[in-house]
Amino acid sequence: MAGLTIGKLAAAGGVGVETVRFYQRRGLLTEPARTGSGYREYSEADQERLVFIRRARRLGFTLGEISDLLGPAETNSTAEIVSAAQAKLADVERKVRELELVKCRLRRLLHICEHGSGRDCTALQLGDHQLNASTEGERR
Amino acid sequence: MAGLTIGKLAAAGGVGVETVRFYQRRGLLTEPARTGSGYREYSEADQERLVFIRRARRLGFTLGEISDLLGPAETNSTAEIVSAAQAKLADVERKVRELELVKCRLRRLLHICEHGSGRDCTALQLGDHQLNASTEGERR
DNA sequence: CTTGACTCTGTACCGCGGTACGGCCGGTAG
DNA sequence: CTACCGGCCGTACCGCGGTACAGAGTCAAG
Repeated sequence: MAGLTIGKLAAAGGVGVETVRFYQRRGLLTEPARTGSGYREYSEADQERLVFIRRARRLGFTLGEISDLLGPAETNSTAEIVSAAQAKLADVERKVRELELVKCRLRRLLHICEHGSGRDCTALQLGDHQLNASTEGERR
Repeated sequence: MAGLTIGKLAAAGGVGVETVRFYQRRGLLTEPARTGSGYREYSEADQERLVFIRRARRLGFTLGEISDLLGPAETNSTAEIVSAAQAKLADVERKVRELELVKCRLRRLLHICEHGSGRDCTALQLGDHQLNASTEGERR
């Protein structure tokens, strides 16, 4: 066989065979050539595309977003990628800020539990005002 | 009716009635008192609990995590709450670190696209080594 | 030629976090 | 008294991102 079998492609992309077929059904990977007996025959380009998809997934893009990025597949404009990456970056930054807030609240909870008025540390009693009480320093 | 109906509770928590029932099935909200005719009767504490759940959800906690956080509250053990909160804090810190790495990679991608070697920024050509290239400063 | 690994198809299933529906009953305002 | 809104229940369904079969055919090494 000239190209890669699905198994080789999957291994190269670090995914399972089923995932490759799944991506194909989703239109993320284009329908490949077939051998006489019906085996999928993948090219280097297919492999690169799969690697791209996996990398994008690791960066937090959804399959839908990746599809958009790849969809006008041959148009592949730099501007599109830039704006998608910018949006994703803003997304990630927002998530980080939220998690920093969560950290503050968890620390506040721990503070109250550990050397506060011990017995009514039940998490249920902690209202926003209490959980937010010592976050001023980290507010932006 | 003395307490809140499910509809009132849901409105107070900014969720749908179905979501309240769903949380109840999941054990996130305890089985409430019932009126003679079977209507759920919620207390202020239930409302606070729902608000707590929604707050945690918005901050990215899964229902399982919230369950862990809320679960020990029933048994009133400070030690359990402390260790759950500590584990959660470590979790959140790990998530933040992962997201910081993603930020670096996205910024690197943008850098390459915006004023790198111009028009063959198709992202398809970007290997991991390139995406990882400038993350040293933030590695811990 | 046999054996075993691989591939083919389709469909079903998983966990997550809800959302919707249908059919019935309760509460209340006009 | 009659609308009509809200609540009750169980069950089915949704999008996401895969994962797991079953039952068949194919390929290559020994």
